[in-house]
Amino acid sequence: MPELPEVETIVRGLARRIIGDRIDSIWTSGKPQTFKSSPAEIAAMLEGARLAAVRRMGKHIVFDLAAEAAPVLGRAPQLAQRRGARCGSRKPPARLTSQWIVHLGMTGSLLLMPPDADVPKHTHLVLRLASGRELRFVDPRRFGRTWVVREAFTTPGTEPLDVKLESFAGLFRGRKTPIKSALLNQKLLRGIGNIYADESLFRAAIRPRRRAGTLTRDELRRLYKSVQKVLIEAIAAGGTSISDYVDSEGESGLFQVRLRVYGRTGEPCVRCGTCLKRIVVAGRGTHYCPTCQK
DNA sequence: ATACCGACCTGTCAGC
DNA sequence: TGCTGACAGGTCGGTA
Repeated sequence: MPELPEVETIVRGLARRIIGDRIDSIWTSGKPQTFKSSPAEIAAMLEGARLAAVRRMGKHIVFDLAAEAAPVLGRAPQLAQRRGARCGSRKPPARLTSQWIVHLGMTGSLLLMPPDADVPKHTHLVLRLASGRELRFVDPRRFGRTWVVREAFTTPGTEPLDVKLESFAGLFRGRKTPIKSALLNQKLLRGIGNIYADESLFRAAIRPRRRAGTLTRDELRRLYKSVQKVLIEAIAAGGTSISDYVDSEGESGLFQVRLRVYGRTGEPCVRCGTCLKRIVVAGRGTHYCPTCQK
């Protein structure tokens, strides 16, 4: 379901609600495709671990797991203990990094619920927390994935909200692929998906099929500004709410982002009134204004 | 190396 | 009412 702004919204919601909580036990569905680590491995890493931090990396959700501390519910990780350990010995105690990774795919959601709440169809992973709540990973279409790692997780690609204009422009130099495909390529920029690719190209007045390497300096600058503006606005609005989007409490996004081209095939362009078109680029439905976008 | 395309899944909706 | 086909926010692996 989610692109960068939706994942960011979910992560912020989770950070407020579950950091410091401990995982008492877990349950996994029998669907092997969903799990990139074996359910046994996931259970071994998660059960008894404390959720120390959660952050977004592209469209991935990354949870830091802390194995050693006794949980203090609803509080931040205990800094005093760590400080003590650092002073006590020159070398900090060797501690394996362990992280729990979730990618929501097209239709995945993470729901924090009371344990007596109905367990929806297509629930694949349930974490029973010491606070008495459950964190559930639900994903009807099963394009989502979850797994655990022992080293610091990382992905290729640059965060579109951190990248500088020069690096941004460099990503597209010499590429013959359509600019829309390049925007969707997570090895270049991580986090942009179909909706925000279309919206960014509309605001930058660039046709989705333009070869990436043919964009002028000015077009690259416009695209850079548009991408960041679109993402920032969407995050401020709490993500775009389409059919099955829900945040970590199961609420629909309250503030629907006003989309200007995505899903508006046949409607008049907000800028010039021309009938918006739908084509297929990189196998994805692509929406644009044939007059405004060159 | 790069780029396209089908495959992976289930659900929903339009049209007949 | 019920069937069929198109389409859906993503990624991967095979092929050209």
